[in-house]
Amino acid sequence: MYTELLNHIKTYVQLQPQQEEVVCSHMQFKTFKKKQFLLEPGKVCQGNYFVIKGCIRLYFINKKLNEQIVNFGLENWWIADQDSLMNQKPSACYIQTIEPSEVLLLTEKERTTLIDDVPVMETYFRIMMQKAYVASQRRIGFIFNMTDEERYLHFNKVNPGFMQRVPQYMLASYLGFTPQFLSRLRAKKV
Amino acid sequence: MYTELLNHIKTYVQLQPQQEEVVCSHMQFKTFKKKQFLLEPGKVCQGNYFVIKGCIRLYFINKKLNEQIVNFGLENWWIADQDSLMNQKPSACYIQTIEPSEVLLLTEKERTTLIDDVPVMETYFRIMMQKAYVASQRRIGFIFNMTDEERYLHFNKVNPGFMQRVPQYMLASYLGFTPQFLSRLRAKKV
DNA sequence: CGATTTTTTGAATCATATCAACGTACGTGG
DNA sequence: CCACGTACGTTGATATGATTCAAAAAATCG
Repeated sequence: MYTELLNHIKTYVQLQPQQEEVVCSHMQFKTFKKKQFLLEPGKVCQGNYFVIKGCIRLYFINKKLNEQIVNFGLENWWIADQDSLMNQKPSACYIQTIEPSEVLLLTEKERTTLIDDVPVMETYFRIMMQKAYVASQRRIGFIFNMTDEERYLHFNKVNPGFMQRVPQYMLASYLGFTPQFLSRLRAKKV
Repeated sequence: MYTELLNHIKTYVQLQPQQEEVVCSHMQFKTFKKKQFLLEPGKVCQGNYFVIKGCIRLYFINKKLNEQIVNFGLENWWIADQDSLMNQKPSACYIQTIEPSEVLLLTEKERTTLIDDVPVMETYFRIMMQKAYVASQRRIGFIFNMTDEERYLHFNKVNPGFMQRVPQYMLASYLGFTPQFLSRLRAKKV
């Protein structure tokens, strides 16, 4: 029984006690060392990863040959390349641990059978997608309507302590500017 | 019976003939003149709008008091302020027609009863959310990894004829730069 | 401890914004 | 159906925020 996952699900939908076991039976528990890859370009994303412990990043290599971070995954978040997953096509992305991590893998196949067994899980996944969509719409709003400095300050306010967990250059990449620029921002503020 | 909507649904999930009527019975057909508002800031978004005919924009007023377009809605797209809808909170956005438009409104209440009546619709909405999420993730990728010029050229390649349908300043807003800059880009290319 | 990774700093450069003024088109009421 | 007013598009000059390149400094890891 994976209580972190079940608690997360139960904040969005109701689950009967006997369904809890069914849900967990579709999951694969996995551990990864620091900097290990859960997905590499060219492969189809295996499924959705629920982070129990640790910190993970989803990124790709852009035209200028720099890493571009798409998303982070922390405790109680799902992370996956939805594009690869939904269309069952080879990914262009890496998913890699930043810290040693424990995750639950729900493969696409298991997700289907899980929904057959526990139909309310379709609602849960719909809500997860909706939340992810709203979050990325907000992120687009931030990108267009804040300077890089404002976006950095806002991110730090909303995610205090995150800076301590990931290297600065990764945060810079996620926020969409250069590590040098982030360094200058920090210098200004001390 | 709204064939445009039913065809759209049936490209993603299976629908029994008798379910088709049920689906349509939850929809409200509405027509709007050019520049009419479907949603204004301070009000909770009524529901999801399926565009049968016309062109609609979702935008908000940013700090610099400019309009910032979040999304467009064209034929066979859904458009809504998901943030307002999901959290039943007052919207910060306008939804406004760009052309005279015909839409189907599915209120949040009706969406719930529709799913009770036709459970497969939950899957359909999950897929819609997933597609919207993937699209906005891709958009973030474009913003970070293309110059404004590249993004404009790419948009025009992927959406030919769109420029003829909306004023230039709206496209500039959606792409995240100024109308002046778009004007200069166009001047260069002739 | 040395090797590698990450962060900092400086100078030059570039892409895009801003402000302001002028052209053009279009739809609306007379 | 024409004229006027408003909305939209263009252009030039200047300003600015962020990048790039290069190199040194600091932190982390085996």
